[in-house]
Amino acid sequence: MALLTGAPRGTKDVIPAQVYKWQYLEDTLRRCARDFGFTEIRFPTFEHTELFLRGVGDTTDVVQKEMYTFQDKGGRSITLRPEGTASVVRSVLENSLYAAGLPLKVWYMAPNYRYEKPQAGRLREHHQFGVESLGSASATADAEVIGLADTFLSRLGIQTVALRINSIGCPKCRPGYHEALRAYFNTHEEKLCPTCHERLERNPLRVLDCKDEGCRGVAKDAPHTTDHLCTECAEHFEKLKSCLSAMGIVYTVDTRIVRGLDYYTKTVFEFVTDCIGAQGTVCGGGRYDGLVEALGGPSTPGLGFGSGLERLLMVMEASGVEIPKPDGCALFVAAIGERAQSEATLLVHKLRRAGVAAEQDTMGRSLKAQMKYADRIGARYCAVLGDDELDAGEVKIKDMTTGTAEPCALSVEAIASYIKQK
RNA sequence: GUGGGUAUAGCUCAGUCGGUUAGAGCGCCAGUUUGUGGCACUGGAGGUCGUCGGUUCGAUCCCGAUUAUCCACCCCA
Repeated sequence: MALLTGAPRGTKDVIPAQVYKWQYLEDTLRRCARDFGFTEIRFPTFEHTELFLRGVGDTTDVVQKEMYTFQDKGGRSITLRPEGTASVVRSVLENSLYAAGLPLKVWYMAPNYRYEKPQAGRLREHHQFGVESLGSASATADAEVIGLADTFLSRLGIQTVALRINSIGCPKCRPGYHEALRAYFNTHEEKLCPTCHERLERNPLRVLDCKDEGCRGVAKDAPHTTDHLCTECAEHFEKLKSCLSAMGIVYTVDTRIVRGLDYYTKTVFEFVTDCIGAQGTVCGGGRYDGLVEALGGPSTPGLGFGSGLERLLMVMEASGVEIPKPDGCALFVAAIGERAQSEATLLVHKLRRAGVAAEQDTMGRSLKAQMKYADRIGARYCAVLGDDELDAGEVKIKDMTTGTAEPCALSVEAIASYIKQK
C-alpha cells in the first residue's frame, strides 16, 4: 500500500486498541491530583516565543536548539510549548489567579513539543502530567508535591522507580558553589572528556552527571552542592528530608542531580527507573522561587513537576502492570432475514438510547459469521432475531461466557432490564 | 547535532551462496449441508522485498545515496 505520508518523525498515534491504557492512566492521575487538592488548568498549545526565552532560560538546550518556533501570519514569533510550567505561570499572572488566595495548586495534562532526535522514551511530541504549587516557600509544600508524585506512581502499580532529591541552592549561594566546582574541575581539567570542557563553561553542575570514566573519577571527590548552601537553603533541605521521612517516602540524596531548565532553585528531584532504556526519568521537577518574578509577576515562590505519560506507560508495560479493559458491547443482536434485519436495527437503536451498549451486523454476514464477530468484539450477551422470534415475541439471550441462553420478551424494556440487572 | 543497528504480507519474522510463479506463524475473509461464537480442519485475499541510482545477461539479495525506524551520546518527561 502506497501511503501518501507517514506521521511526522517523533510522533505517535494512539490506536483504538490501545486507548484504554491512556484513559486509565489519565483517570488515575486526575483522581490523584484531586485528592491532593489540585485543580485543573488548561492553556494554549502555543505561546509567544518570548515566554520561553525568559521562563525556561535562553541558555538551555531546550530553548537553544529544540523549540518549534515559527512566525505566524501576523508576524509574531510563536513557539509550540516545550514544557508546561512557563505557560501555567503566564496564565496565573494574566488571570490574576493568585488574588483568590494562596497557595494556588493546579495540574495540567498536555502535549509538549521539542525538536529532538527520537529514541526510546523520547519523542518530538510527548504528553506530560504536571502540577504547580504557587505561593508557599515552605518545605512542606515541596513534600506535598513530591508526595503527590509518589502516590500516583504507587497507585499506577509502578514499583521500579526510585526518588532522588537534591538542593541546588538559590541565587545567593549558587555562585559560590559554581566557583568552588570550577576551581576543583580546573585542577583536574586534563582528565575530563571534551564535552565536559564545554560544560565547565556553561553549567559546571553537568560535569557531575557525566558517564565518562575519567569524569566520574574526578566527579567522585568534587565538592557537593549541599556543602555550599546558605543557611536558608540548608534549613529548607533539612526540613524537606524530615518531612519525607515522616511521610514514609523513601528517597536518596543525589548531589549529581541537575536539571536542564534555568528556573530551578533549592529543591530538585527525579523519579527514575532503569527498565525503559536510557531515558529513565519518569517524573522530574523542583522549586522555582524566582520564576514568577522573572515573568513580570509579584515575587512568589513555587514548585512543580512534569511527568511523561509515554514513559509512565512504558514503565507500566515493562513491569507487567495489568491495566483493566473497559466493558465493550453488552448485547449483540444477530439477525436472520430482511424482516429481522430491519427489526434488529430498530431494536439496537432503542437499546442504545436506553443506555445499553448494543451492536448489530452491518456487513451482511451469515448468522455464523455474525456470532463469530460478536465473539471477537467481546459481546457479553447475544440475541438471535429471526422470523420465529418475531412471531413468538420472544428472544433467547445467550451468555457468551457460559454459552447458556435464557428467554426474554421481545421488547426494548424487557431486554434492557434483563441486560442491566446482570 | 554525533555514532551504531535495521528496512520482505495488517503483525512477528524466515529466505534467495544474484536466476522462472518470494514463504511461515498469527490476524482477516469464506467454507466444513439447512438458524448459533470460542476448538479443529480446508480454502482465499493480501507484498512494485522502503525509495532512487550503480554493477550485472539478470538485483529483493552486491555497492552507493536517500528516507524512515530502533538504540546510544547530548538533553529531558
